[in-house]
Amino acid sequence: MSGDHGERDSQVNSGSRANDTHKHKDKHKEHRRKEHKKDKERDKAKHSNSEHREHSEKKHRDKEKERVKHSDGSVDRHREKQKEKDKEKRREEKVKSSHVEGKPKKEKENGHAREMWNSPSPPAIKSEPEEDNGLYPSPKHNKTLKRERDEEEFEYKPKKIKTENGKKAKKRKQEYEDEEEDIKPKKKTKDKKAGADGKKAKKETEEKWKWWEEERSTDGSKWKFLEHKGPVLAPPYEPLPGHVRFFYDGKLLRLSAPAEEVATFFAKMLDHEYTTKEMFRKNFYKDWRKEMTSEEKSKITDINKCNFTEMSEYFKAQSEARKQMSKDEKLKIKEENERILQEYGFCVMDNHKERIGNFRIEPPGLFRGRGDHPKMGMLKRRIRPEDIIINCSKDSKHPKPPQGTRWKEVRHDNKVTWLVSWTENIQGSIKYIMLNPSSRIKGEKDWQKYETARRLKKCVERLRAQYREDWKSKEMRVRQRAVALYFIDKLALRAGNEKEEGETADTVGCCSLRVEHIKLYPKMDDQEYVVEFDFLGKDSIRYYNKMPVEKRVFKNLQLFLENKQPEDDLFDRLNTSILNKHLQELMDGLTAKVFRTYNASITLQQQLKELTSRDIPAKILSYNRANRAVAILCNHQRAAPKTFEKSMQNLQTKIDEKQKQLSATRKQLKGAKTEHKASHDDRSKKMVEVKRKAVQRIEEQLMKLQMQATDREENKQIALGTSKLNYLDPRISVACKMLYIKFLILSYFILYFLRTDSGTLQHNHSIYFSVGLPDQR
DNA sequence: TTCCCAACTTAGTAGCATGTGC
DNA sequence: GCACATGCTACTAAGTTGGGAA
Repeated sequence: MSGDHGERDSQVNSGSRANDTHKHKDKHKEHRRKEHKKDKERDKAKHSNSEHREHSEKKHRDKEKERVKHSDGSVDRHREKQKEKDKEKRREEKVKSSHVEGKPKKEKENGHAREMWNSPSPPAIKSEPEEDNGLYPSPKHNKTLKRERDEEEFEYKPKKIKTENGKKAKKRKQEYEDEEEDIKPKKKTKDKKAGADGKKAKKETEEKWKWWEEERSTDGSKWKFLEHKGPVLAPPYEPLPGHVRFFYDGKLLRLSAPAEEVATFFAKMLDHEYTTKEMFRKNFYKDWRKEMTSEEKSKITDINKCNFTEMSEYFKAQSEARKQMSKDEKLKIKEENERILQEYGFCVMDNHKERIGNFRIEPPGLFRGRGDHPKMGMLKRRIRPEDIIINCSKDSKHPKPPQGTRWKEVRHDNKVTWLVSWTENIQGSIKYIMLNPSSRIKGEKDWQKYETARRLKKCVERLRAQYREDWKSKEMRVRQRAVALYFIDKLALRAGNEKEEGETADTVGCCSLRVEHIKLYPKMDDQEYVVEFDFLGKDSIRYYNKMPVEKRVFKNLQLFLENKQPEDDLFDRLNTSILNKHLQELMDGLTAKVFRTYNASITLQQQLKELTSRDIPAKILSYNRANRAVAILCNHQRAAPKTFEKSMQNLQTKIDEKQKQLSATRKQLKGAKTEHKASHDDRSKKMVEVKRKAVQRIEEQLMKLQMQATDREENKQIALGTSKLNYLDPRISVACKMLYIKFLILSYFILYFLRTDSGTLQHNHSIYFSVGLPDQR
C-alpha cells in the first residue's frame, strides 16, 4: 500500500476541498503562528493601546484624513448617482409590474466571480427593490398574509389531535404529490388510482396539524410532554468467517475479536482515498493498537505490512450479494426496517406523534474528518447504553435500556429539544438525537429564521449606511468590524469562529481571516481596488473570489495588513462574539448568519423575477439557475459526480441522434409539401400535416434534451440542495408561482380578447400549472 | 471580559430507492 | 426484466450562537 500521497490528486479545481495546490502551513509555521498569536493576544490584553499601534493608527488616521479630503466628494457624487439609479430602477419596476423580460444573469465560468459582484462600476451594495411584489414581503405585510390565511381556513378545527404513523407519513407524501399532480397536467394517465387517492389526500390534508396557527410557549420550554422508545444501538460485531484471513508481512495472522473489528473498519474503506493518507493511517494504527492483545501488539509493528485485501474483498462480495438478493429477501429487509422505524422512529411530543430525525446511535468506525483533519482515521468507539443520556417527560413511559445495561442518565429537561445524547470520543463533543425537519419544533425554528431575515430586509439599508459610516471611524476596532460586516453582507461569508489549533482542519470564516488569505490589487485588468480571497472555509471547501471593493474598504484593508505577517489575523480586533453583540444592538435577533439567509433569499427572489420562460424545460432551467445563483453566493460546492462525464456523453449522443432525426423529418416534410403542391389531394395534405407535427414534436424533444445538457453542465460542481434546504424561504418560490398564475390569468384575458389561437392558450395554461414547486422538505 | 461548552443549524457525501429506456 | 442513471435520504462532520462559569 502506498503511503501518504493519495490526497494529492482528486479534488476539483477552484471549487475543491483542500488540496495540495492550496498552500498550507507546515508545522513549524503553524507553531510560530500559534506563538505569535498568543503573544499578540497577551499584548492586546495588557496594552490594548500599545504605543506601536497608537503610532501606526495615528499615522494611518492622518493619512486617511488626507485621503478623505480628496475622496469624499467623489464618494458623495457616487452616492447621488447611485440614488438616482435606484430611483430609476424602482420606477422601471413599477412600470414593468410583475413581468420582467430577459434571461437570468449567467454566472461566470469559475463559479465564484459572480457578475453581480463584478460589474465594472459596482453599486457597492446590492440594491433590493423597495416593493415586495408579494415575493418576499416585508414584515408589515406578514400580518395581512396571516389574517388572509386565517380567513380562508376558518373551517379548520385546530383542537383535533392527530398522530401520524410511518405509513401515513409516506401516504401523506404521496398525497402531497397527488395534490401537486392535480394542478399538473396528467402525465401518467396509467395511474388512474391517483385520482381517487387524491380525494382522500385532500381530506387527510385538512387534518394536518397546523402548529403554526397555535400559540407558542413564552417561558422557553420546548415541550410539555415527551415520550419515546430511546435510540437504536449499533448491532454487535459479528466476527468474520474463517475463510476471510488477515496477513501480516505475508504471514497469516488470526486477530482477536476487538482487533479484528477495528481492522474491518479499515478494510471497508480500503478503496477510499482516505486510507492512502498518512495522517489517516497513522491515527488508525495508533488506535488500532489500543485494541490489540499484547501478542498482537508485539507482532504487528508496521501498518504497511498489513494486508487487509481478503477482508475488503469479503465486504465487497457481501455488498454485491445484497444487490443480487431476490425480491422477497429485499422485501423482508424492507419490512424489518419499517418495523424498526415504526417502533423507534417516532415520539409523542405534546399529544402529537412526531418523526425522529436520527434515531440510530452512530455505529463505531473510523473518523472521517474533512480536509486535512488532524484526527482523521481515529477510532470512533462503540456507544454503549452507559454512555447515553435519555431526555423525556417525568410522566412518560421511559425507554428501557437493553437487558443487563443501564442508561448513563434519564433527564427531564424541557428547555431543550433533544431526546437522546452522548459524548463522542474524537473531539469530546456531544451528539444528539433530535426530531425530523418536518416536526413542529424544527418547523417553528425555520419559520423564525426566515422571519428574522425578513426583519433584516426592513432595516438592511440603515445597517449598510451605518457600516459604511464606520469605515471612517477613528477606532480601529470599529473599522475592522465595519469591513468584516461588509464582507459578510456582500460575499455571504460565514462569521468565522476561532478554532482550537491541532483539533480540526485549518479553516476560516470572515472574522478569522488571516493576512495570507487576501491579496490586494490597486488595479487589476480594467477594475480598481480588487481584493482576491483565497481560503478554506467550512468543510475545507476552497473559497476563491476576486472582488472590486470601494476605495475606502481597500484603504482600510491596506491599513489592517500593515506590519503583519501572513499568518496574522486580518481582523485582529474582532471576533464573532464582538460582531454579533454589535449586530444585536442594531437589530434584535440579528447575527452574522442572518445575512446569509437574507442575501440568499433575496437573490433567489430577484432571479426568479426574471424567470419568464414559457415552456417547461426552460422554466426548470431558469429555476435551477436562480437556485444556482444562490448556491454560488453561498459557495455551496460538490465534487463532480463520478458518472458525470459518462452521463454527459450519453446525453450528447441522444442530442446528436435527435438532430439527425430532425433533419430527416424536415426533409420528409419538404418532400410531402412538394408532393401536395403537385397533387393537391387529401392524402398528400394529410401527410404534410403528419410530418409537420412530427417536426414540431422532435423540435420540442431536442430542446428538452439541450436544456437538460445545459442544466447538467452548469450544475456540475455546484450543490443546490443545501441552499434549497437551509437558506431559501419556501414562500418565495410559492409566491413566485402565484405571481405567475396571476400573470397567466391576465394573459388569458389578453389573449382571449385578441382572439388568439385557443390551442396555444391551452398549451401555455397547462405549462403554467405544471411548474412544480421545488422539492422543499 | 473571556473562555468554554451545550445546543442547535448547516454542510457534503455515500449509498440506496426509484425511474427510465431498451 | 434488466441495466443504468438519477434523485433522495440518512448520516455525521463542521459550523454558529448564546449563556453561564471563572
